[in-house]
Amino acid sequence: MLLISDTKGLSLSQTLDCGQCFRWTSDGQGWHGVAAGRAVHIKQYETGALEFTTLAGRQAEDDEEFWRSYFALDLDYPAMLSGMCAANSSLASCVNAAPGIRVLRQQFFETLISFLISQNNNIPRIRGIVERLCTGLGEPLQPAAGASAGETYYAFPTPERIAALDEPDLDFLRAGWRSGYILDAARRVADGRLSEETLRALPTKEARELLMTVRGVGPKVADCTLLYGLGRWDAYPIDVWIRRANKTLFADHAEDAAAYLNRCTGGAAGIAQQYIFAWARENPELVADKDK
DNA sequence: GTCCAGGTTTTTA
DNA sequence: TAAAAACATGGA
Repeated sequence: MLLISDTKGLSLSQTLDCGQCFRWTSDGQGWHGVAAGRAVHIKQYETGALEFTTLAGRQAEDDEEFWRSYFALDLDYPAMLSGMCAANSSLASCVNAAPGIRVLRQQFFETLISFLISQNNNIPRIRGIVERLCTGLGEPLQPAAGASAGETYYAFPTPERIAALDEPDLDFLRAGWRSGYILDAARRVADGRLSEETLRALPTKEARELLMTVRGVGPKVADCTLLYGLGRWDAYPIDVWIRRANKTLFADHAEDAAAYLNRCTGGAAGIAQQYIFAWARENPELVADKDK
């Protein structure tokens, strides 16, 4: 068991239920899920402290370091959020909608595939497809000593495992046309045409262009991969909700909201995006109309 | 039955 | 070059 006390305003439920990740499930007591081959149950106390119980998979000496990084506890969110609130009053409203959100540091390949699946799709179904992908092609994780037997947890599949398949082999996902995209992405990563190391070394703009060489990766999926999977806080994914919110909240800057918000946030427009997304979904009636 | 979902690619004018 | 259509699935 691992306890992390200094969570600096993080809300576990707001963070795991804001559309940035697809493998966490609430169970009343807390949340369980898998990240980077570690299946855990996480409970948050009223003090804000997070209690981790390993269910399966890796439990290494670096556990605390890993989870601190995953939940971005190394960043000074209180300072960042007060800066955002001071910079723009509309942004302040968004932050206040769910101030406990933290942008997770997820794994690159899992993020790329998850957001390929997300296109023209709804969150419950995205979760279902990701779940089938993991149970069908991911490595089963070794149950932790003393963990109650029962559910098996799986790692996210490796690029190599997926790359070895043919498209019909992915029919069980019921992912529709996205199966071809998943396969193309996996093959590119497996054979090195798309390298995480290279992406991490490139400036955001160039990394984005490289990501968009993958079939099915457009601006939005590329930005989600950069933001959630590569820790590029300056990437600002624009989906239908954000497009409408930009017009409502930042009318003067609706066309260049990413650049404007990067100026407001010191290069963390993507983090702001997560609060704006939460606000937009809470206030659908306030969001500007759907066209344009 | 119709509509829509954290888009992107392909086709058409 | 820009706007529409197609793309597979399943829940509301």
